[in-house]
Amino acid sequence: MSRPKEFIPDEAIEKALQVFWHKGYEATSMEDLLTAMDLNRGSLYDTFGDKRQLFLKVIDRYCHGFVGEKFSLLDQPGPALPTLRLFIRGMIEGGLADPQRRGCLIANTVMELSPHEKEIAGTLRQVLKMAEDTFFRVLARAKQQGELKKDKDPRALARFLTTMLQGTIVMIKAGAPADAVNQTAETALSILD
Amino acid sequence: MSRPKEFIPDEAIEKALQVFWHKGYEATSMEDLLTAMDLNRGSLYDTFGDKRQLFLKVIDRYCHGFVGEKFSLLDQPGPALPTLRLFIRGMIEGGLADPQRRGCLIANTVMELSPHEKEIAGTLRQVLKMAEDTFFRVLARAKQQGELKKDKDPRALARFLTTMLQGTIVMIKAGAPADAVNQTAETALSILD
DNA sequence: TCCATAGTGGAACGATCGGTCAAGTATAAA
DNA sequence: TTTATACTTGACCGATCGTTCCACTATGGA
Repeated sequence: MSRPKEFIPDEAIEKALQVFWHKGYEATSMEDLLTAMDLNRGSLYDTFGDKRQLFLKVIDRYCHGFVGEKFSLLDQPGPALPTLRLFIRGMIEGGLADPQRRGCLIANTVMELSPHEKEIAGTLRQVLKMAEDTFFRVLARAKQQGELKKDKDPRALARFLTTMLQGTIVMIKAGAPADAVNQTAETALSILD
Repeated sequence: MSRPKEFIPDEAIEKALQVFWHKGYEATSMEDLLTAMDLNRGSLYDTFGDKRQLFLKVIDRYCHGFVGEKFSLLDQPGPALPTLRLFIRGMIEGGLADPQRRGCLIANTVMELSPHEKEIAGTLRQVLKMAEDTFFRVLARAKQQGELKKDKDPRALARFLTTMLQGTIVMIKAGAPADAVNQTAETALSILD
């Protein structure tokens, strides 16, 4: 072994995540990252590779940490539909509570990079599919448990909720009033009745 | 008078629109614009100002031309709800038909610039409000004409449709399969029944 | 025909971009 | 204590960014 790092890679990634989340990929400069992560160029390039590789690590962290953690709540046994409603409301409440209205890093990145970055686009598509599939499981369970009417289509509803969530993020970033966003969420959720 | 322009400003703006729509604001360089618009630096700066001013003109053109034109169809007399359904399906069909999946310039710009460009953000918020208000008018008319059930709330539904459209744009840019997007649109429209 | 006007074309600006590199330094193992 | 290893630091790279500026050219009116 040799001289140990003076920073904790995980914490540095987290700092980078905050910057990318706030400013987007292109608008974030290496200078921004160096400042926020509080390390020097050499350390950054040696440890994380170039800007693009760092961003991939950030995306990975965001998906597995931030998002995956919350979505895993949906797969727990118990009443399905109330949990789903709480989840949706919680996500939106969280988005509205952010004073910077940064929205969701996944949606932000889809909009900024998907047309030109096929690899990243593929990753993001998988994440959105994962979200849809999680919604599908909880809806199928709700149907099985008699919480959801028999004529409802879990797959269609799962897709609907995924799309709805993305739309809400756009509206939040556009600066829509909180009460309008909440009303829209309730309107969307009414489709589960 | 003096020497006339060798280009048509309106056509040049249209070319710039295509580039910004495809690549976004930051990722579009003046070089890209000069090439696409087929004019030289001097002419561009003299006629349209700097990059930001040009972008504002592009946004304006997109809103009044592209979007305003289509939304104006909703205010015509006659059956309201079928027209609204056709409109929504048409918008989504159009988005799916674009091989580049560029989505909507307004949504793209909201996601890229809203947090940092307050002036542009304000403009875009107005445009989204205009969309919501147009949906509201057609829904209120539908209710008045007995096409929409009495217990439906036109304002809530208008907001819902606006949000839904934005979400669909995200999914289209994310590369979602056409049939999934269409199914989601039908699920969303079923809320009008 | 001549001139004022304005468009054209391209060189050049400073700033910033992402990325590289080598010299210096601190650490753990031998 | 020595040595191999790898982190730190900051100067520096070429490329590209948006923008300015000026010599040149073409046009319509006097």
